[in-house]
Amino acid sequence: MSAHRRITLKDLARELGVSTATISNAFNRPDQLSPGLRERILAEAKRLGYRGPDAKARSLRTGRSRIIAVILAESLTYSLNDAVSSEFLSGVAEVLDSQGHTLLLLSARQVNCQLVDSASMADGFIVYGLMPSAELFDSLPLHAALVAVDFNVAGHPSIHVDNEPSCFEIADHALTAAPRKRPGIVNLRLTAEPCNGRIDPQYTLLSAELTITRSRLAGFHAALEKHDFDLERIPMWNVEENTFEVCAPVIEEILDLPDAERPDLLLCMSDRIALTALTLAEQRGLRIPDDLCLIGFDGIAEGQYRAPRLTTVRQESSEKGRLAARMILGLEPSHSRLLTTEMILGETCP
Amino acid sequence: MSAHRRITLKDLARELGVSTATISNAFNRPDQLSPGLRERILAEAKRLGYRGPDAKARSLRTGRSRIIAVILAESLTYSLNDAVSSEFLSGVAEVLDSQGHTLLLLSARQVNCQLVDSASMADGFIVYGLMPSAELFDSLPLHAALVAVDFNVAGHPSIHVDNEPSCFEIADHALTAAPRKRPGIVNLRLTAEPCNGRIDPQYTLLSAELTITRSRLAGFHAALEKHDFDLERIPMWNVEENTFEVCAPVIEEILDLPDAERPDLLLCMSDRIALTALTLAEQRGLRIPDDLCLIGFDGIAEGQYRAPRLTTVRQESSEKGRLAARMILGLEPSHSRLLTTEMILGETCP
DNA sequence: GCTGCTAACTAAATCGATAAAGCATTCAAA
DNA sequence: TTTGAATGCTTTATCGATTTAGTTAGCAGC
Repeated sequence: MSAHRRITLKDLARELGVSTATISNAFNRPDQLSPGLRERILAEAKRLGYRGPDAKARSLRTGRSRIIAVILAESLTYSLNDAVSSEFLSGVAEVLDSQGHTLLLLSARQVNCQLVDSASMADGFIVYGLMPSAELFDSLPLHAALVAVDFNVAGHPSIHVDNEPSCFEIADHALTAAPRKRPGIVNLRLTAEPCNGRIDPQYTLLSAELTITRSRLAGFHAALEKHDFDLERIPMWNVEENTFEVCAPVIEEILDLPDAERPDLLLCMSDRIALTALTLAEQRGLRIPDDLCLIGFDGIAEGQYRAPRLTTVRQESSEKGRLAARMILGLEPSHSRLLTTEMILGETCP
Repeated sequence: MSAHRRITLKDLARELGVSTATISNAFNRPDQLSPGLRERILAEAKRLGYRGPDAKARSLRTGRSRIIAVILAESLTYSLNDAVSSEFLSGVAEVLDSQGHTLLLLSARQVNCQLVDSASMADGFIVYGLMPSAELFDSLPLHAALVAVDFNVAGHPSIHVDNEPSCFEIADHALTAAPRKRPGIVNLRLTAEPCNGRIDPQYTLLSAELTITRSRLAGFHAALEKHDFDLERIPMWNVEENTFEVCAPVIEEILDLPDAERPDLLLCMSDRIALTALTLAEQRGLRIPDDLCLIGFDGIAEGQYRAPRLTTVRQESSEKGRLAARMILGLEPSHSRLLTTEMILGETCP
């Protein structure tokens, strides 16, 4: 009869002849009942196969679920495979774990009602690198605990990396170390509109919607201007997604240019782009950094294991994740932060 | 007064003078009420800032949360950064997404009561590569939907890769193509006990507890025996974790051996191990594959982008994830499966 | 012997929904 | 005109806990 009904607090209470409140206390506040009774309760629970208070019911009653949702701008597939975002996630996970919380992964790409649905179970939201679009936030619980990473959400704290100064610094280094004649820029996605391949330099900074790419580009531009380059004449390319597969054709396009037009310095917005360029340039027999000088951004492990080591800006992605998690859990004052970076001088632009 | 109380179905019902059931239907079963009323309800909901039925309450009532938990053997930090497991996860995520479910990530490492806690909210569990330890399963809801990946759980379906035949095949290829005098094996973790560095060949197969490494080793052994090697004389090393950092010292130890003892063929249980060996061997000026022949396992992207391309066995990690997710959602008959692999002949052992 | 206090429990309200059963209407068919 | 079914809502029980406000008993202090 009670063969496959689940066992509840109530069953335990009835069985032992005590109230449900006492059972609840046995699990949550040991000091509220006598040790002897508590032991009897736990023993009986074990005997009946009761696994402790049901999480769904508890979360309804207490209003808390011990779940923190991370909402990612890109698809989960991309985010889990990308070195930067998975490092970020692992930082988040590390802190949540240690605090007895769990991680719910969501992508803003799944902008259907389902997003709202399960997500609203979470106690807090860490939102990673979204376009500042109102839509999503309408669907989140009002006044929810929320930390924005790599962009801003009005009324909530955010975490940023000082992209602009670090891009300025590394581009300045590249242009100073061994003066280059033909610098080029390879951007990550600048706008909501997808765009892959060469783009007109005129439109770029004006139209850049993403905080992160906008500021990196601004840093590159500042350095180029310092070295008397005409921004309008700097060739520029976009990659829509930070993967080898998507970067490769764009890089090929660049490398296909006649020698006189081909950039001898590529300012890349990510290590993935720079590494793709490195791989493909080497395959063509170009000498790095003599024929082509490369700088990246992120400081991912892959760029530092291989030879030549990538010249890049290291950002602490996992620390960024840890910080976001600590903020959302209230272990850290929740005011906006700016994380610093570190320039890594590898061999692709010594 | 109602300034910061959250709005509920009830409020909406009172405001509109209808029953809560009707409001609930307006959100869940549009066919159960007149279109006109439904519109009025949705409009009022919008006006009051009601974001739809609360997920916590709904999940208690319906018994379902639309959350699927993935329980990983290794730490989340490791799993998110490792190419194989993150590919697996992205496969899972892809299917869950498309079915309106969300992904809760847990590590078996956090074996405290908290695991039980939030996890019990999930509708199903995908358990990835655990040691077959009873402990964990005690804490999961009895008779829960569960799919085991890369190992077995009594009474539940599992997904396996045909490790043994593929390891036999590739090792056989390596030994046949250009006969080698001194093969060596580098294992992933074989037992619950951590162990890094050289190990005694005697103990290995007997003591291997992990399904996955046990079967890979069995494949290697079979091939070596076929080629008349004495298994007891095949040098063997273990790496505790599949990361460059952990592999590197073990590989250095191998490469430090005097020329006459240094293996000229390394059968590695993972691409990460093989790639670490490749990187470090090249740094020492060893010629690949002439001085050292390398085979890996997994077929991760990184091994195929670089030159020389890794000779390896490709397993479809993301397909494995997709399959697990489809099984747990009941989109696929839930009986155990064996996934096939594909041998990739790269240049590290042509 | 009375008061006051603490320790150890219980009763009952509540969290925010869903779902089965029931009650009026309306409309088509007999 | 009667019957039956469909439509559109409402009533009410329930999901499985937590929590506040008691209640009772035991004991110390005066």
